[in-house]
Formats: sequence, structure tokens, C-alpha cells
Amino acid sequence: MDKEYQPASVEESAQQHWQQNKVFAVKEDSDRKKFYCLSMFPYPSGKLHMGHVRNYTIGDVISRYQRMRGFNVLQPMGWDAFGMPAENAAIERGIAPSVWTRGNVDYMGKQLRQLGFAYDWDRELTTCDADYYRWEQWFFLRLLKKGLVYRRKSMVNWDPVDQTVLANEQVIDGRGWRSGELVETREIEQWFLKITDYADELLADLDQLPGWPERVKTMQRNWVGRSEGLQLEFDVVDRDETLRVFTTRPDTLYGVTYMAVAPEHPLAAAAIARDDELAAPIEACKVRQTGEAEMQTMEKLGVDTGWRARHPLSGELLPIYVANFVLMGYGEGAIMAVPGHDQRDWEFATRYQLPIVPVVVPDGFDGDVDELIATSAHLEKGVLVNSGEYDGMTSAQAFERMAADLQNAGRSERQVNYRLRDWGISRQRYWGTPIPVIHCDTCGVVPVPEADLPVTLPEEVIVDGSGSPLARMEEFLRVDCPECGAAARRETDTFDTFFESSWYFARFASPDAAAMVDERANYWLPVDHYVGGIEHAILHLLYARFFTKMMRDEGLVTVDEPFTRLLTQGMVLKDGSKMSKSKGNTVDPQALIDHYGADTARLFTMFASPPDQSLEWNDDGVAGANRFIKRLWGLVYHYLQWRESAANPVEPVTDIGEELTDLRRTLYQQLSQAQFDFDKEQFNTVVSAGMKIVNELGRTAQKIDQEGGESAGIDPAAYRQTMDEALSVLIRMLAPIIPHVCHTLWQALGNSVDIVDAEWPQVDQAALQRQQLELVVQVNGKVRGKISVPADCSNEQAETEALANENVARFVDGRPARKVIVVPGKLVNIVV
RNA sequence: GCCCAGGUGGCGAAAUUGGUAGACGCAAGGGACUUAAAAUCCCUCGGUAGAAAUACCGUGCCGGUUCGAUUCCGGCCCUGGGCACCA
Repeated sequence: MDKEYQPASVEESAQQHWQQNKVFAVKEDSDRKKFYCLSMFPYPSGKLHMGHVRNYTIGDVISRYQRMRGFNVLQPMGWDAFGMPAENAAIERGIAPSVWTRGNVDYMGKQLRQLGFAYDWDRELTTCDADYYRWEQWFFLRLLKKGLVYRRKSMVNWDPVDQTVLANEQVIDGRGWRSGELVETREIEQWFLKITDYADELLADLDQLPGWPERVKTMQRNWVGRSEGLQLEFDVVDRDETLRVFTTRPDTLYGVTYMAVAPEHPLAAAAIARDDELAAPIEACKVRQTGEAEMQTMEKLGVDTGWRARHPLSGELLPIYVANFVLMGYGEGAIMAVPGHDQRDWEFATRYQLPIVPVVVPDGFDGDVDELIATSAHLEKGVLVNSGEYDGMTSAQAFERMAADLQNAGRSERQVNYRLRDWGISRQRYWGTPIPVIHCDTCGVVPVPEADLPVTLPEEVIVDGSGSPLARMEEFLRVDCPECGAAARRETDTFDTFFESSWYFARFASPDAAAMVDERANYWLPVDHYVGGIEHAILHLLYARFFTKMMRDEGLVTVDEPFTRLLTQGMVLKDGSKMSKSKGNTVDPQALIDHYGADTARLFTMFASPPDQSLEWNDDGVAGANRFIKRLWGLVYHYLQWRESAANPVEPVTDIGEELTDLRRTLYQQLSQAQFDFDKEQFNTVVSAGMKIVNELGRTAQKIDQEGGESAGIDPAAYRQTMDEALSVLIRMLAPIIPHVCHTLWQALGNSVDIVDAEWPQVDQAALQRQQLELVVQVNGKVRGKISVPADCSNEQAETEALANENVARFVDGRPARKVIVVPGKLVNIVV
């Protein structure tokens, strides 16, 4: 063992040991309890950033801890390798996306190994490998057969110069990011996955995820956006058709004073056909801004179609408007407007001077009904007025009655609507998984036969940013139709890259299966602990849950949910804002590893704040973390020097003396604290506990150094025995966080079992016992003194002792105690 | 606008969930060692008053419950995040 802590050599030899002996390779073992710990796999963008270091350290600490606790731990790692940055890099540097991507995978893989993460690298997967994405193509074909996949026209951003489809983030101020040309919207045929079929289950099963942060569940609930209501039919006067609307507030039906349809609604087109003067104003309604500020201030605009709808209950005639605030994509693309009880309807009615009728008032309301709706709509539910036979009912009662009455009249059906849209999975991009279908002039869209999978993405291509490279590659494009044998074309669209990340956790469980997954997946799934960024709270996690349910329904896995517990780690900040290239406030992890070593990087990220909170970067704090490791090293080094020079013990010492008894108490107090904090995943205080132990051991060691321990009453044999015990506990306790240095120190102390397989230390309950306890004495709730009492002291004794305290007596001032509260082992409160 | 988090020293934070507020670390100040510096070690470190013992104030603000509140309840203010014309 070196005198000085040398992180480079310590870490290299530990990592070599782990790699050569495949220490982290795991197998299914039905006799042992499994623990599957997963961190969100990275996009290979070039090099690791600090957010990666934090994310993966958290996962690694949990994995190593659970392994020491006896679980069969799986912790895999892979690469989310398809995506647009690879195409951009290709355009900028003239190298193929695959070359760029695989180069990054190599480099970042080395970095992960340098950080000492306990991954089973045998399971490594890269999503741009055909071995991976072929199963995704296979699964797509299964879903197609099952009817969960369909094709329809949908809008895309089209760059007329580059002849390519743009992602939303490639459109800047309405112009293509490369060409600078105004972007057009085009309607093209695209593939969709019926996630809405699973909307109810995706919503309901959130209740079965107590291990998820509440805010993530809330975000998912809002995203699915379930609302219960009625679908209603209104007759359109002088036209042989009905106008369908969706409402969640049938109780306000008597308050309807007009109807409104989206500018894309068929009725709007019909209105233009009848009177082309309406074309321009209706077109104006289609212009919608999407910015946050604009949305709030955007004016309600509309056009009267001239048609009238008949109120299903009152028979009254209602004007039908085209309005810019009605969305074609939700419900029926048409609404019944209740300006008295909906703010948007109120604003529109005010602008176009349409009547506003209040029909719901608060229970027991006896004021002026019109006052309620004078300055804004009245949104709260209550009791009905101005509603004929429904007057006096509560909103809830009226909802039920109207639903029943209208249903009997054949005018209405109960309906559940979702904000959630079906998932559009086509991307007009090159660097992705080819969608396995063939277009034939006679047979139409034909699935690629299973036997012909995978449809391999050609990798040696030139991407120049204009058009799709696949569309120019005859050898990819040309194929015979599997049905009629005639010449046909392959689909050139690829999957949304969220497709790859929606099932990788299952593939890790059976990485070499000759199927999408095999029975091993059922041993490992669900993932017990998933760690990743909050930015994936909605899409990735929702899609992964959706895939899991579809895979279950295909008989591929048995679980309902993929992730039992979810930890969303906080951002890494510097100078108060998120570390990012654009802000220029990044710290390169590589420089940190080169300078201080991986253990320091790991220790600082764990110590600076709890995992789910943001972490403020601080260079001095990093130096402090390094200082602690050096102190730990020095402590063990000096102890071993001492131990070598001392005589070997003859037999165990039973009476170790007061000093060392106190030391053991501190040791196990801190261990029990660390245990508690590990279980609630608060690693910063685990580190604190380790620091306290080191401080305490350092003080004792110093006494030995300076006076041979004699004046402190320390017997060398007892010291040796206690120190061996304490260091053994301390090093095991810190091993999940700083594994390299602990690996080395553990060996130096003479242990033969690898520390990764060492048993998690047990708290010695007897060591926690005290003979004397310190109690706090309060007078009227304020601390006035402290007393020392025997551990088995009765409440009465404690009370007597407390009253005897000088300062306490001063505040009691002879007054009789009205009440005395004794919390055993903690405090005495005297109320006077 | 709605929905989540969160507001504690100069800074990162802790308080085993109603029982000594500020553990642990960083920074700062003082001291030891050194020709000197770095490194290391020791001491001080929420505010006010005091030589000290100690007292008073103090966990965003106002109020409540309680012997006792950073913790529970009600109302407000601020910061961060998410959603947003979803009928």
C-alpha cells in the first residue's frame, strides 16, 4: 500500500480486476432475490457530461448497495443510438452517421468504465444494431396484424428548398434552420400506434405505482387528460344533418346561446361553398400561434355561418359560428357554447354581442343572478336556474338526469374523451429503424414477411441535408412485392427514436435471445429501480409503459408495469443555472477524472445534495471531497503501519475501556444512520456519517500516536481490535460510493473476499447502549438546561433531577409545576 | 390561468417525520508547523447584548392547533418545473 493516495493507479487496478474477472456479469438464479437497477441509457452524443456522471453514479451506488445486501443484482448499460444529431454531425463533418455514432459509443464506453460503474457489459446493446431493431420491426408487424397500427394523413413541416421534412425544433421563426426558407405544412401518409386504446389502463395503473414521484404521475395524468361527458346532437335547421358536440357540463345545457365549430370542420367548408365571401375570414381563424404568451392574449375570432341549430330541449334557434378557439383535434371539433359558465365562450360572446345566460348558481345564492356573469364566466358547479324542469337540481343531479333524458330521446351518448392522441411513429429521417413495409402499385401497402427481417438500414451513405438518402438508394428501395411479385418500393420512413427506448429494459434481460425477449425477461422484470432525468417524465416513461402493456398482451412478458420505483435526479447547476454548452458553464467530467479520479467525482456528486434535488457545482467542494478520501487513505495507512510494528494479540480483549466503548457507540450510531439514509436514498447524509466516523477514528489514532494511548487509558490490544472492527465497517459502508479506494483499502486490511461481495455490516445493538443519558430540560417549551441520568431512570427520577438543575430552578422561580412532560431518553418539559 | 415541487447561516445542506434548529462539508477569520509558501493539524464561525455564564430574536410572511411547530392546519408572498384555448 502506497503512503500517498494515487487515484490513477488505485482505480486502474480495481477496474482491471472487475473486468478481467467479470465481477458484474450476472445470471438468473431462482434461489436468490433479484434486483434490477437501471439508469436511462445515454444518447451517444460525443462525451459524457456531468448530468450523466450524476445519473449513473446514483444507479451504481444503489446497485452496489443492494448487492452487498445479498440481492442478485442486474445493472446493464447500452446506447440509444439513433437520432438526428448523428445526421447533423454527418452534414457538418461529412462522415456517415453510423461512423460518428459508433465512435462516440467507443469513447463514452471508455469513460463509463473509468468511472467504475458496476455494469454487466456482456449485455451491452446499441439500438442502431440490426440485432436490436429487427425485433422492433417484428413487433411492429405483430401490432399491424392485431390492428394496433394504422396509417393516415398527417401534417408535417416541409422545407421546399431542402426537399425534406423538418422536426419542430428545426423550424426557427417559421423558417427552415438550414435553408432559411419559409416552411410549408404538407399532409402526408404516416403510421400511428393506437396508444389511445390503452389510455384508461395507462391512467388507472398509475395508482399502482407508489414508488413513483407524485409529480411524474400528475404529469402523466394530465397528459392522458381523461374527461367524462356527453356527446350531443343538435339539428341544423334547413340542412339534412346534425351537429355533434362533446361536453363535460350537460348541466349547463340551458345556458347554450350559440354553437361554434373549428375552422377545419366540414361545416366551415360547407359555409365557404355556399358563400365564398366567408373564405377569407374562416381562413384567418386557422392562424394559430403556439407560443406561451400569445396563447393567453390571443383574441377570440369568429364568423357566423348563417346556419342555425335547434336546442334539443328548449327548441330555441342558435347561431352557428366558426371560431378560432375550437380545435378540430379534440372531441367533435365543435362545441355548444355556454358563455355564462365557460370563460372562452364568455369572451367570444362578449366580443360578438351574443346573449349570456346564467343557469348555475352557488347553493343558497340569493343575489342578482346576472351579477354572477357580469365580468367573467361563473365556472363553479352549483344549483340550476333558468333550466325548466331541471331547476333546483344540483349540477351532479342534473348531469345524470339530462344524460338519461337525452339518451332516451336518442340525442346523446355518454362519452369519455382523452387529450392523449395516437402516437405518430413515422419519421422522414434516414438515421432510424426502417419501417418494414413495401409499397406495391397493385397490392398497396404490404408488410415485409417475417422471414425477410431485418430490413437493414444501409450504413455507408452520404447525408447532405436535402431529401432522404434512402429515397435515392436504388439497392435499398427496389424490392419485389411479397404478394404479387411485381416490382415495388420499400418504405423510406423510419421509426420515431422513442420506439427504441420503449423496450430496451426488457431486451437487457435477455440480450442474446433469438426472439424479442425470452423467459429470462420474466425473472428480471420489472425494473426494481429506474433512475433518470425528469425531462423524460411524460413521453419516454409513457411509451415504455405502453410498450410493456402491448408486450404483455402479446404474451412476451408477464408484468403490467415496467418500473417499480422511479428516481428522477435533479439538474446539475453551475452559478445558479443548468450546465449547458450554450451557457458556457460546463465542467468536463474527463478533466475531473484526470485530476482527482473517479472516486472524487462520485463522492462529490453524492455528497453535494440528495439525488432528486438540483446539485450546485462547486470546485472547492470537489477539492473537499478529494481531501476526505486522502484522509481516509492516510488513516488506514497509518493504522497499518502501527499494527505491523505492534505485537500480535494473544486473545480478544473483553473490557476495552471507556474511550473505545464510546468510539464503538459512535461507529454503530453512524452505521445505523447510514443504513437508514441508504434505504431512503439520501446519499449525502451517508457520506456525512462516514465523515463523522473518520473524524472520530482520527482523534483516537492521534492519541495513540502522541502518547501511546496510555494517558487516555487505551490498551493497545483493545485499540487494535476496535480499529479492525471500525475500519471494516467504515470501508464497507462507503464502498458503494467510492468503490475503487475501498476495494484497495479492503485488501490492504487483509480481507480475501472481494468487497463487492462483502456482507453489508450489521449494527451491534449492544454497542448503542449507554449507562448515562443526557436529557434536555425545558421550562414552558424553552431549553433551560441539560441533565445526565442513568439509562434506566424512571420518569419521576428524571423530573426530580430536572427540577434540581440550577438554571431550571431559576426559571421555575418557585412556581408549582402545572404539568410535567417526560419523553423518555429525550427531554423533560416543565410547564408552570 | 391550472397542476406539481421548493423557500432553513456567507454557500451546499441536515434535523430518523411533533421533542436540543443549523449535523457534515465549503468559504471566511485566528493559531501551530515552516526561512517562506503549499500541504497538514487545532480553535472560532446565525443575529443582537455581554468579559463570561447567559438572555432575547431567528427555519419566506400572517394567523391557528399543541406543554412544545422547520415539521400539522388555514390564508398570503416569492422561486423553480410541467401543462395550456382539451369544451
